[in-house]
This record gives sequence, C-alpha cells and structure tokens, in this order.
Amino acid sequence: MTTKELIIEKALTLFAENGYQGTSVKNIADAVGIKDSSLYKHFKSKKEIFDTIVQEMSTRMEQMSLGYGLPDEAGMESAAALYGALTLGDLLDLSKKIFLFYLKDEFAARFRRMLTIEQYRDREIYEVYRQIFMEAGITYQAALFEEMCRQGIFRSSSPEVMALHFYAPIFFLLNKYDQEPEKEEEALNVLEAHVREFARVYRQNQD
Amino acid sequence: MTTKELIIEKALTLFAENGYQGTSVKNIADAVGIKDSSLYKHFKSKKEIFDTIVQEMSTRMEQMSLGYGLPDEAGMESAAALYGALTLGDLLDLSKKIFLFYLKDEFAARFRRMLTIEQYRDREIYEVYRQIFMEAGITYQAALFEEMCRQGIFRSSSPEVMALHFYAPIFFLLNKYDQEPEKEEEALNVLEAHVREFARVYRQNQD
DNA sequence: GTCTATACCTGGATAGAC
DNA sequence: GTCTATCCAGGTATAGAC
Repeated sequence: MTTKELIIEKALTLFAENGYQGTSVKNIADAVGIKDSSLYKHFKSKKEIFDTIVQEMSTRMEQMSLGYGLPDEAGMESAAALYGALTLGDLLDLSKKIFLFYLKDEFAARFRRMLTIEQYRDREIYEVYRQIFMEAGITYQAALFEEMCRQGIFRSSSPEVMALHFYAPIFFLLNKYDQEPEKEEEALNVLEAHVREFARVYRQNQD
Repeated sequence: MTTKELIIEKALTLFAENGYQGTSVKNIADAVGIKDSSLYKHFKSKKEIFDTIVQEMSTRMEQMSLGYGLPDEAGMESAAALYGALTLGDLLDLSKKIFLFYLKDEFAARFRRMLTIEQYRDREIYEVYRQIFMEAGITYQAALFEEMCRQGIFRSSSPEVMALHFYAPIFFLLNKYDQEPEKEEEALNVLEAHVREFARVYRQNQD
C-alpha cells in the first residue's frame, strides 16, 4: 500500500470515529507513521484528503454492491425471476449478506459513519449520503418488487411502499446495532423476523 | 429567558448545525450577544454546556412525547382501545403529528441532529440517542400493538416485528427528509402511504 | 455578570535541509 | 518524500477591572 493510500485508509478510520473537525492532520500523520508536514507532499490540504475519500469510496461502494450480488437495472427482469425462485431461506441469507455488508464491510461501515457525522456540515456530503443510503436501496428494490409483482411472484401493491417496508427496517437496524458488535446475533434475529414477516405478507406462494 | 438558558438555546442550534467540535465557545457567545469570557461565569467549560444540553433535553423530550398524546404504559389498555376506535384518518393524523414532532419541533429536531452527529464520539451520547430514538418508540409501540392484538383490533402477529414495521419507516423518512424542508409535503405523502399499507395489512376491520 | 487582556495550546500549512 | 523549524490563526480558559 502506498503512503497516499495509507493516508486515505487511516483518515477514513479517524473521520468515522471523531468526525472531520475532531481529527487533526497530526492525528492522521501519527496513524500513518510520518510527520504532519510530510503529509502535504501527498495532499495539498486536509480538505483534499476528505474530498478524495468521498470520491473514491463512492465509486468503491458502487462496485462492491454490484459484486455482492445486486444486479443492475438492465438485469432487473432476470433478477426478479431469480429472486422469485429463491426459497425463504435463500431470501434470508441474501438480506443478511446485504445487512452485514453495510454493517461490517471495512470500507462501507466506516464510510457510512463518516457521512452520518458530516451530513449536516456540508450540503454536498448530504447529497452523497442521501444518494447511497436513502435513494439507491429504495429505488433498486422498488424496481425489483414492481417486476416481481408483474410476474406474479408478489401480491400487487405499491412497489415504492413495499421497498420502504423492506429497506427501512434494515436501515433502522443498521443504525441501532452499529455500535454493538457483541449484539450482532440479536440484530440478525430481528432482521430474520422482519424478512419472514415481509415474505409472509407479500409472497404469493409461501414456502 | 435568563442568560444561562439563552446559552443552552444558542449552543444547541450551533451544535446541531456544526457539531460540538465545529462550534467554538466564541460562536456561542456571539450568538448570545456576550463575550466568550463572560460565558465562563455560567458554565465552567464548553463540555459542561454540552452535558447540560443532553441532560435537560432528555427530560424535556420525555415530557413532550407524553404531552403529544403518547400515553404511558399504565394507560396502555385504554390507549389500545382508543387507537382501535380511531378511523384510518385519525390514525394518519396521529402518525403525522408524531413524525412532524421529531422532524420540526424546535427542541426535538435540533436535539436529534446533535445526537446524530455526536453519537460516535462518545459512548454516553450514543446510549442517549439509542434510548430516545431507537428503543423508546419500538418498546412503546410493541406494547401497544400487543394490547391491540389481544383486543382483536389487529391481526395477531409478533408485536416487536409489527412495531419495527411501523416505526422504522418513520425513522427512515425522518433521516431522509431532515434537510429538505421544501419536500415536507412529499414526505407526508410517503408517510401516509406507509400508514395506509400498514393498516391494510394488520387491521381486522378496514374502514 | 460583563468587559479587556492575556496565557497557553493546538491546528493547518509552508520553507528549506537532507 | 521525509524531516525540523517556524508561522500564524484560532481555540479554551483564567485574571482582574468595572
């Protein structure tokens, strides 16, 4: 890992814990193992470090969520068929995988915390936070549920409301259990109960 | 309003906008209209101002949520009967009132933002945030739904999961529309769709 | 209880030797 | 690309006059 990458890495951790203003350039330099002045050979300001993180992590999040089995809009139709063919058990595994990605993935979790802290300070940060953690999930799932209703896998209902009912509890549990790693099992149990209930309410063929 | 109260008042606004570390003692003093040094006649440190806010707002939040028509546990049985007698329209009005309280009430909204920003910096802050915005709503509603199921107003289901399904979307919408006052109508429409769907799924007698 | 003045420190950032 | 040295602005907090 280059020094520049190491700076990004350590800065993200510190920003996620103490916020932008709560983290000094010296804190970052110490974590990296260099003097604070040396840091300015890699970035021209503290702000540039922060902006670089937001840029880079945004794209990395996109790639990762794709890699984690979330198909893109083009593949929505086949995705819907795929999800419909899933057993309840498969559906549970999938929702857990997504939940744990946002909760524990080394980049996703720190990035989410950093944006949560900084969203009120800067409008641009807020837009990124909103886009990734509010809009993206709902939009994708609404499209997916719409297709699944069309195919008769789900009972017809408003896809947007269904997406809200599916995603909001995940978002809530993410916030609730964020700082309690020892209660991960409890979190997963609640998540499972949520998905079971969701499936009970909306799936045409119970399994 | 005494100077001490005014300091709390202005500090809360600034902490909610810029965070604890993003707010200087001089910022607070300027907002109050005194010199920063004078402020130390009322509080012995910046930290003491913050702690006082957390203390005072916590109790004020309790009182207010009671005042806003959320009955205590002792009155749960009559509350359940009361909610059951409500028309769908009344249920919608009530959920909107609660949503708007957390979104716009002059104390609740600022307090929520402040805790959201500061939750990762200090374990105690996190506990307060968690208690007020995660546990309280779910616990109360789970007890209420349990009673309503017992009385046959709601279809029997896990009260905890029902509470999660009811409250999580409110929590999500609160976060989503927090910084977009111009989209309040949109937020209320989504909230309404959510409550309608919730009622459709769980209420025994549709109206 | 408010002011001015000041002490003391830490923060971000630059210059220049190696 | 790292270091030491330094600058300057701004932060928290105290002392003492009014």
